[in-house]
Amino acid sequence: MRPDRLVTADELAIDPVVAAPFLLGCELESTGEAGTVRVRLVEVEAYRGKDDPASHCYRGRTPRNDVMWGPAGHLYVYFVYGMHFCANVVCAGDGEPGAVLVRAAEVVHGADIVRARRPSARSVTALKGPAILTSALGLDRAHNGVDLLDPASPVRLLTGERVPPARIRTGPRVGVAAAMDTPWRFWVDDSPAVSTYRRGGRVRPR
DNA sequence: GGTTCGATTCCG
DNA sequence: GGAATCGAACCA
Repeated sequence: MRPDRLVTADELAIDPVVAAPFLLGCELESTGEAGTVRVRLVEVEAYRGKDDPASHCYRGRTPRNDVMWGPAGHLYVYFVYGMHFCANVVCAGDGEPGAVLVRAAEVVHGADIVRARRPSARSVTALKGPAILTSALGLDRAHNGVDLLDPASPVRLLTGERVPPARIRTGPRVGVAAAMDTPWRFWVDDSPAVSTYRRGGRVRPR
């Protein structure tokens, strides 16, 4: 039987690099007007704080990244490329901000809702990409800061079936130019939903 | 106040 | 390979 329970704050109040592999296999459940969609995370990326040039928090606290400095277990949603939203699970360690970007997932429940939200999508079950994930779950800026560990929240984080460590792969983060040497992307090796890797652009000189 | 470019996706 | 499309961050 599935260990279906909410993730606890203790499990996320740690270094995002440690929390990231833990989140593989966990499930996000989003309830909106259309109903409830539930997905199993199969690809994530860790972002730290001032020691991570790729992190939104690298240059300090701003209104945009504020949620990343708050309590673990909240949802950090940001708008990018003028049209997409990406979602992160906030983590914390050593008084530094941190979060784990959810990059890809498999739909566990609510495929009909996902199809309605993404009519022209190739697959209704494989959500390969962070913005595809948020659109399937119906997440946008209104969900920024939501507590994922509260059963009454519109979006919740549950422990799913554990992923055996042997099936977890790591590599550099997608689309990130800085910190190419840190393998902080984690994915489930045998999942068909894992996104395709793209290198980041050139590192911009300061 | 103006400019740059992104933790992306989809189409050609 | 390139467009779409907005705003946060950065520089003047």
